[in-house]
Amino acid sequence: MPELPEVETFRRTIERGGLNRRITGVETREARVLVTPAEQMDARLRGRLLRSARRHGKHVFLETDIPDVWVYLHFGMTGHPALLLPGEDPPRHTRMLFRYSDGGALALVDPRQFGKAGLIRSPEEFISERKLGPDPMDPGTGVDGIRAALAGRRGGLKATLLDQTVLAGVGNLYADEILYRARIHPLTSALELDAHELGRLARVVYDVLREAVDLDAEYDRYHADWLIHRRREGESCPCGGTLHRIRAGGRTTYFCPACQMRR
DNA sequence: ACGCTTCCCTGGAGGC
DNA sequence: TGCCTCCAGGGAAGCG
Repeated sequence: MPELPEVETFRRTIERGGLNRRITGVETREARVLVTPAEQMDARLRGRLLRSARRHGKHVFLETDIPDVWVYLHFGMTGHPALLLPGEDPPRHTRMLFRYSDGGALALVDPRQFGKAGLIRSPEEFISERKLGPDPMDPGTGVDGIRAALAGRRGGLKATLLDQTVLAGVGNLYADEILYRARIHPLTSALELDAHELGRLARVVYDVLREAVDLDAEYDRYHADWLIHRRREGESCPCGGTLHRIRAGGRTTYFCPACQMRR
């Protein structure tokens, strides 16, 4: 699932191979993913360059060489970018292609079509309009910023962590991972934590995402004690307990009732 | 402010 | 092997 760490690897992929190449056209294969009409997308970007790739939460923003014109990408549940060599066939489920003058392309592949792409004026405006919370990996956020974002929230922490207007970037798997490592029950609210516990949770949010980003979001490389390797009902926790599955924040949630006791 | 449900969509898993 | 149903989940929308 593309959550913050996965989307960061997508950003890097685009940064490494998709920038500063002449775009000869934007080809839309599934208009559903587009927020900006296909003709407008193509007309605006034809002949232009992508200059830089930024990320906020689960969104990637591509700066163009036109002032106040950025591309935004959201990968939904199953999307990812792919850089194609000249002559290479687009993968199955390619929804959109940025064609380059050398014959290569940047493809948006998205089987379930929950992804989105469009033109915006600026990342700042987009973030503000969507009311997205701070990005936990933004140097300007830090552990203190994460703690401040979570403070005072009344809902269960699972739902709070998933709420992109609180923090941008945490999805279902990492929310469970964070609460598991912090040893907090998913239905506990931030209000039930004392200042020390809240600070500790904020630190865990930072650490889990940091480690995942540093390991290029490759699950195989995550430490064996991560919950992500054991997301199955009845699977045992290293503590000897049995993992439970519930629904929290509208999503399937795994946790260890022994490690993460409800208070 | 918050929780809950429904919807969008396809592929994979499981039952028979 | 094939058919069917269910489920996964990010996010938006609607409702209470």
